[in-house]
Amino acid sequence: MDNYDQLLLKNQLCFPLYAASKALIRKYDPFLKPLGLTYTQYIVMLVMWEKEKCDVKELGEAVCLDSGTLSPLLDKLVAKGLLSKTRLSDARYREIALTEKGAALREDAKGIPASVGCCLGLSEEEVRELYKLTYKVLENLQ
Amino acid sequence: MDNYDQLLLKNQLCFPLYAASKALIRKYDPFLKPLGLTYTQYIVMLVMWEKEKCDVKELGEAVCLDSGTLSPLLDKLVAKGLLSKTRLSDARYREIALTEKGAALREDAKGIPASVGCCLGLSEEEVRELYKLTYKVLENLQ
DNA sequence: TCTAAATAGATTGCATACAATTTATTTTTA
DNA sequence: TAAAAATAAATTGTATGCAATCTATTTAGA
Repeated sequence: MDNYDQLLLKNQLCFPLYAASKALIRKYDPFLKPLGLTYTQYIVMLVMWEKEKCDVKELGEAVCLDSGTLSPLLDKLVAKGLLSKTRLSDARYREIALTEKGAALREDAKGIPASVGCCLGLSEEEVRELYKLTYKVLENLQ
Repeated sequence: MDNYDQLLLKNQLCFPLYAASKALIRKYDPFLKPLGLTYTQYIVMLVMWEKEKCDVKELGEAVCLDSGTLSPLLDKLVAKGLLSKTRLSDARYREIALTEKGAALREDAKGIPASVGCCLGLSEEEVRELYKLTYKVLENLQ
C-alpha cells in the first residue's frame, strides 16, 4: 500500500461513477427515442408526472439542474406540447404544468425502468446498496 | 410493495448515479482551475501520465470517450503545450504523447484525489463498495 | 414611499457528449 | 493489382451542464 498511486485512473472513484453514469444514460436512449425524449427531458417528466405543477426553481432542485439548463429544455418540452409555462401573479415565477398530452405520455414510459434495470446485471441487494451509496454521496456533496 | 411505482424519481437508480457523478465532478473544479484543466481534460491527463504515449482510440477506450469528444479536447491540450500529436507511419493513427510540460503538471495534481476524496463523507469501506459496484455496472453495460 | 436588496428566470459563453457522417489511409480480396 | 472493405481520426449537428451575467419583479428598509 506504500506505493499506492492515487493519480492512477484505476485508483479513482470519480471515474467509474462518471463512466457508469454515462453508460447507463445511454441505455435509456433506445427506449426514450420512441417517446421523443432525451434522458434529461425524461428526468424532468418523471418529476412532472409526480408534481403536476411547480415553478422552475422547485423543479431545478428536484432534478439538480439550474435555470441555464432548464430554461431551454423546458421550452422544448412546451414546444412538444407535454408541458405548459405560464406567469404567476408574482410575475417572477413561471408555473410549469403537465398538459393532457404530457400526462398521457406516462403510460408509454411505464415499462422503461424495468427494461433498463435488467441491463445492470446487479442483484437486488447490490442495486439497493448502490442506490444508498450514491444518495449518500449526493447529499454529502450538496 | 404492490403500490411500488417505478416511475417515481426516488425509485430510480439512474438519477442518484447521474446526480452524484455531476456533483463530484464539480468538486474538482476549484482544484483543477489553478492547473488550467477541466475535469475531462484531467481524466485524459491521468491516462497520459500513466501511458506517456498512445493513439486516440486507445485513449478513448481508457476514458470512455469517442473521437467526437476527444479530437477537439486533445487539440486544446496540445494548444496548452501539455500533449503533442503526430502522425504515425500508418498515417491513419495519431500518436498522442506527454510533453515535458505535461509531465511536470503531474506534481501539481498530486494532492487532488485526497482533497476531493474527503468531501465524499464515506468510510473507506463504503468507498471500496461504491467503487466495486460502479465498475460492475460499467462492465455490464459495455 | 422611494430606493436598495433580494429573488426567479432567461441569456451568454464555453466545454463536453455522442450519433452520424466524412476523410484519409491501409488492408483484403476477387 | 485494382476495387471493395475496413479502420482511425476528424467533422457536423444536436443536446446538455454550468458559471456568470442580465432582466424583470417584488420586498425591505431608511
